[in-house]
Amino acid sequence: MKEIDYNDIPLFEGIHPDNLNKLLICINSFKKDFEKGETIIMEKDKVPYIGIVLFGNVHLLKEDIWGNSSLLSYVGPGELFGENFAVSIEQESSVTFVAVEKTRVLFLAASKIIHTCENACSFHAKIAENMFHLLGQKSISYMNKLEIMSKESIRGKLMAYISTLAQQQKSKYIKAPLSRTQLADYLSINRSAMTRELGKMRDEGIIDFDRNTFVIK
Amino acid sequence: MKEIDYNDIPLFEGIHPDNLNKLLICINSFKKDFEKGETIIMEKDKVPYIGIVLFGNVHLLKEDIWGNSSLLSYVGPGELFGENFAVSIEQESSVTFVAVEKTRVLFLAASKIIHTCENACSFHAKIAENMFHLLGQKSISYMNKLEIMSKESIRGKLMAYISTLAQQQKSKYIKAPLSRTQLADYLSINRSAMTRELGKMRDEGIIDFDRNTFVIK
DNA sequence: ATCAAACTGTTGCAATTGCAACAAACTGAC
DNA sequence: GTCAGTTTGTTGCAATTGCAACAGTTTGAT
Repeated sequence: MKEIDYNDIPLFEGIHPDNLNKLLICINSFKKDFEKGETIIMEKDKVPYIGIVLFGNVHLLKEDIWGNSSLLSYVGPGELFGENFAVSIEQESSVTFVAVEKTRVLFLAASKIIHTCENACSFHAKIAENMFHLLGQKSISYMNKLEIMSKESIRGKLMAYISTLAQQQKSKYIKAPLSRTQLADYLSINRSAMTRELGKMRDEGIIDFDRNTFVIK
Repeated sequence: MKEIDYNDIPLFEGIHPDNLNKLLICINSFKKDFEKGETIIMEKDKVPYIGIVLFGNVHLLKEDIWGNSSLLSYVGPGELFGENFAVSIEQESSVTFVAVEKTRVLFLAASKIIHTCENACSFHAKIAENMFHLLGQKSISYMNKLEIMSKESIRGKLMAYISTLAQQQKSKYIKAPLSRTQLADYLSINRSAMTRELGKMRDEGIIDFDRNTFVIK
């Protein structure tokens, strides 16, 4: 596996590569690898660090009292995770973060980002600004999932989800980053009912699909 | 209606009242009143300002293509709204903000908060720090609603929602800040089916309720 | 106090969805 | 290549939920 180019990490946008190394030392960064299925952060853990996925994928899971776990969100290369907990007062996670495949994470101390540093380096101000943008964006993406989840029917949820993907990916062919089982879990619907509904939608000519690739007609 | 005390507004926490007036001028703040039912921000509007509710209540609505509107979230006195759009790059709202009663809002220019000001006033750093905390918290609260929405059954959603309220309010008697119709809308469930389920839950002795006040047994 | 409009409770019926069970297909390890 | 374990497709049945219609209640404006 290959790490994402640091210049392609949104949090580091606008920061000159020459300054990046200094910055990474200044904000106490470190890397860590996780195996497939390994837990990165457990619910109730203290989260003083912001995680950036360098390669691999991370799932945010929430387990209820009866052990039913649901897939709240997923994070891919270049994206942040745990940042909302890290910048909050309590810094305590309410979800579990799991590596769904071999994953490398760059951790940054949140306190170094939200408090302007003594040296007042210019790139420090820039990373704080980027952090604001990304926190807003993450909130918006949760609102977007709320919109999907507020659809009454399985069909409504599927259409809303596929439409969201279509907006992100510009292609006619929309590739879902989740397996069928994961997708049903993500949308909180029954897997077999989802398969049934997808079949109906294909019969009616609304969508077409093959494996994890969808086309809206 | 009476405005909330500025010292009780989380965004201003830790800022000395003497500095607050200077700060409010420095960050281009202004107040505006809205009547019951009035739209504060429309979907697709540019949102360069962070809103703080001084009195009243604001609902976040999302309408789909067929005109079905769903209640995503609600905001009361002292709380922020629109901040996630204001701090994002696009600054474009994807939802509609509506005053559900007579409401007064204090607006602050987001750019003045996310960019450290030239004067580098100390309280400016403090408000930026508070803003980070609150953005994280807002994200967490959306995740919490996602958890509620991921429950399969009406009963599951109701229990999860009431449990959340119980954590916020410390009392045995839990007062919902939404009417029945609004609550059904918020949870994306059928109103009559919700009433039916609430009745069943009372019959089974799981909860008791009167109007908008609930008790978990 | 009066009245219209909005909100809430109730109930039968229809439709969707969840569930269970099983077969087929796929994946990864050896 | 083989085989176990996992994922996916299929389908009948049961249960939940949405829908519609209506009656009773509350709210707010005049």
